[in-house]
Amino acid sequence: MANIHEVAKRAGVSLGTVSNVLNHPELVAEATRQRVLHVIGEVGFVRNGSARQLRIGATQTIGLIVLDVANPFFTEVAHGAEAAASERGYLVILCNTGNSPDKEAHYLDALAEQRVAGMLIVPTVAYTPDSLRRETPVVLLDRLSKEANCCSVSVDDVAGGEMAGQHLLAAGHQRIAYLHGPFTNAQYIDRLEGLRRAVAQTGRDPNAVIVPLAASADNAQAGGASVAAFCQIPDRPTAIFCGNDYLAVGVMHALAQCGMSVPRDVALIGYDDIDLAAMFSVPLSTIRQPKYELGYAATELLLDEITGKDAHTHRQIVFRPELIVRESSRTPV
Amino acid sequence: MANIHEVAKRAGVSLGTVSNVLNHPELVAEATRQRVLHVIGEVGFVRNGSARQLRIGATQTIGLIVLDVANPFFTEVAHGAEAAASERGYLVILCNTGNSPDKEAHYLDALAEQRVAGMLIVPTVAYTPDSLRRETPVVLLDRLSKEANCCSVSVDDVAGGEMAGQHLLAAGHQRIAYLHGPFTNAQYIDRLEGLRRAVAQTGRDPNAVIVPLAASADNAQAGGASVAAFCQIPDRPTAIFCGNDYLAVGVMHALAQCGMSVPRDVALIGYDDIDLAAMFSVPLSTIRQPKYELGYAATELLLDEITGKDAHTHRQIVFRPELIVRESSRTPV
DNA sequence: CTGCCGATGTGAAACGTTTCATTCGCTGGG
DNA sequence: CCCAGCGAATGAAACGTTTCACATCGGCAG
Repeated sequence: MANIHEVAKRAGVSLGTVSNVLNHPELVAEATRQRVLHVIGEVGFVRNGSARQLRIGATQTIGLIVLDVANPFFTEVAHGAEAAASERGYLVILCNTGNSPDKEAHYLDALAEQRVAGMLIVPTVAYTPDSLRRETPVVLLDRLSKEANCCSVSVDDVAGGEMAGQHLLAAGHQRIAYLHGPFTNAQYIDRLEGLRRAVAQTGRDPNAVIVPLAASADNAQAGGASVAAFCQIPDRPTAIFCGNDYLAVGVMHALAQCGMSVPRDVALIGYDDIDLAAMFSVPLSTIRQPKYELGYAATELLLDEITGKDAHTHRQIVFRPELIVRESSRTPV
Repeated sequence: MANIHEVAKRAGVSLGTVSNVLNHPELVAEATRQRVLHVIGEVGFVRNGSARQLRIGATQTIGLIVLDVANPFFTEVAHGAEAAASERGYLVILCNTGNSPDKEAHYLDALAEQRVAGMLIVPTVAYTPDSLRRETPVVLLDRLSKEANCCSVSVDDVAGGEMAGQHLLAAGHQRIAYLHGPFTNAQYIDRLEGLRRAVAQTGRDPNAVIVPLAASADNAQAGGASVAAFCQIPDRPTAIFCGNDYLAVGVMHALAQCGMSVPRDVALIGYDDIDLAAMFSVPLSTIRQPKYELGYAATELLLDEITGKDAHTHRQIVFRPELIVRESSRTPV
């Protein structure tokens, strides 16, 4: 493949001129510019990114580390991140940890070696910001940076849990089951905390009102499987708050199979607002998270830090979730 | 950040030795190796990928160009691709074209400049394999390479359409609506072709049996919107074959709102088998595509081509879809 | 004692850019 | 007629690796 020397030779100009045509066209006379451009097209010259990056000392690439690419939540996040990066001419390296700290560590190393301009990280349990001694700018995604030693973009999960709780309590439910995925995801803990607050606000004892129910994983199958446990709770709750929509979908399906009707027998509310949530026969109430915006905002923050090194101060963006009431939790008439 | 010179100096060895510790440890004496390794840890040396790639003349990175990251189908493909790449130590650059040929062209250029080792491409309409004059190995994803001038991994959409058609015809449906997204996606054309074949096999005239119905986009909303048109078809079909599950979900929802029951009034079958398809109140029949496998196989093919340049012959892997019959298309009892 | 070998280590060259201090060639003002 | 000044082009140096031809050294066979 042709390099810049070849182009220079064929166009009868020097190295520097070709480089200027590429990077500072205003410095080179129109005629020369055209000639060089023509030769470039002719020999199919494509600038070598590695050489450029080596010389420049920086890349136009950011890393995105997520827990599960197949999960619609992260998918939307990735979508937003890719869009924001693309608008500014950056490429995104996609890294999927599947919640494994080992893979996370591996990717952290690989990205550092690639000299990515920055990283967007949805951290696993193991991730400690001490990894931040690395000089690469990092934005924490979907996780609040408590130490504020880096930017972060997250959604207020406590507020979301509280909204869901207030909604159900207002409808008159006396006991509420909280179905959550593994507590290694801080999100599930925060949402429960919000729920507890909502209960406390009514002057009741959260421990008496809330029945926690753990699913083995955070997918629809596990959600469905936990309905059996739900049915056996003495003094069965009349409402279920599911820690995410996937769980809720499984629950709804399993409830129907048990002959229980939503919302007549059990009210149901999910979390996330995946785009199919509205499409169920009994449309699912849920707490909406701004997924795309999460990824988009995080990337903008990251790129600001990357480009404006000087005057950058770390910011914590916390989105407010939104209560979406649909059929599944409407008080039966 | 420390470089290899710094490490060499501190460890009291030469450049080459440090490099050997990194790349050919067997060539350096144990004691020296340990000393160098120790210094590396001490100064936090991280090898500069750009310099390495420049010297080597190759990267450990592949590009993945898809039409829509937010679509669960591509998401699964990306998941498979990332997994296969990661297993072999490659990183994946995620590129989302949103079906825009311009963005596609842009990414093709950007990836070429990055000197990716290879590309996985789900092409837009505009993509012509002439772009393949580029020397980078390419594997076509979800699209058969007719000219066979590169590898490809796809699913037999004609067969899938045929399966869906045979299934509906066997249930006794005399007229079938085919709801498809934009025909710029070759998939929709192939699936229709399969459906026509299935009809022809029964000795009937495809044009008399099949009523094509175009949705404005391939998402649930557009699917729902087209139900109005469906209802106005004279001599209304008793079955709908949706070109993908998203459309089907919208259709199912809209039908319910019109007071029509699935499958009693209308039988419904989708395409893709997104993982929520089984979870609807009326579980959706569909044609399953091996999505993860698609991405995984494509990446393996690509990496084989990348690493085994010599003895590589282009292969066309065509997966066979699978008919999944659930409630939505069962003959009412 | 000599010569040779293998194991180990060395450092210059090369990869393809970008940058920047210089040089070149003109023009117009004095 | 000279020279300051300007637009345009030049090309050497530097970025941080890997490679490879070569040097060094101790030991061992002859």
